[in-house]
Amino acid sequence: MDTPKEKMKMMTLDQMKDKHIGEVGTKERDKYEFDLKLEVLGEMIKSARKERQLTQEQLGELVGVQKSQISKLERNAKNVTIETILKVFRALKANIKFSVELKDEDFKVA
Amino acid sequence: MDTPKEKMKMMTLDQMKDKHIGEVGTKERDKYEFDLKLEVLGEMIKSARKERQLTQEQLGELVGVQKSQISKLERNAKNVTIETILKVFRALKANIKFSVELKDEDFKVA
DNA sequence: ACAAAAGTTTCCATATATAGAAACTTTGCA
DNA sequence: TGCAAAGTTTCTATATATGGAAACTTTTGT
Repeated sequence: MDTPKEKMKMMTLDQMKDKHIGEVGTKERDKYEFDLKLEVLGEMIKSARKERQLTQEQLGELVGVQKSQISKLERNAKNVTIETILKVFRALKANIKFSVELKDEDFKVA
Repeated sequence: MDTPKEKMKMMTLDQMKDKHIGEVGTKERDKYEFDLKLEVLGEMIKSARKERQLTQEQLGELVGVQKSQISKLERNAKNVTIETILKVFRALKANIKFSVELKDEDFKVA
């Protein structure tokens, strides 16, 4: 059904290790940047989890919660707290950055 | 990779603080990027508020909360939710972005 | 088609974030 | 100095995020 070479995202753990170990010097591999909105945060978690080849249950184990929590987070069921975000991405061994840019427009106080 | 103009600043907190000491009139497009941590978020709010030349009370009015809430947020009294972050930065007319970078390292599933 | 794995939803309890009000402390400045 | 403005803390109530457990639905492989 699927040819191994075509499905990079389905490679084995060993293949993944090889890939990553071989690129130790490389600074970044997969980087996503997006406007911070409630709706997209869950997508990011899911995306990163997939990249790590984990099921929700496995990620849950790493984070220390049930798979249902992961599902809820990925589906934006709640208004997540920073702590939760940090916990999840830490488990995924991800660096997360936040950038703030003050819009260059005249800003008046009422 | 040359950057034609420095549009993105990667600042430490100290640099950020220095920036605001003695330098009042400088607004216009300012962008800060930082590792997302609980401790730093409050500083960012404060920094952006100062940049906008607002008191906590004024920012509170814009956000729709009391000045004490702003103080709490700036002092990291709580584990903030995304919604709160969004509300505050929206009031400050700031664009906020979030980036996720999977660390390029051996990632093993137990 | 079927079974297993993966993901989702619901129900529920608990912890805690949000928030206002008011008292309190610190800062800046004349 | 002292006063006013700015910022902080405390007390309190309420809303809601976190999380587990289990039932449920969807996806996947054979």
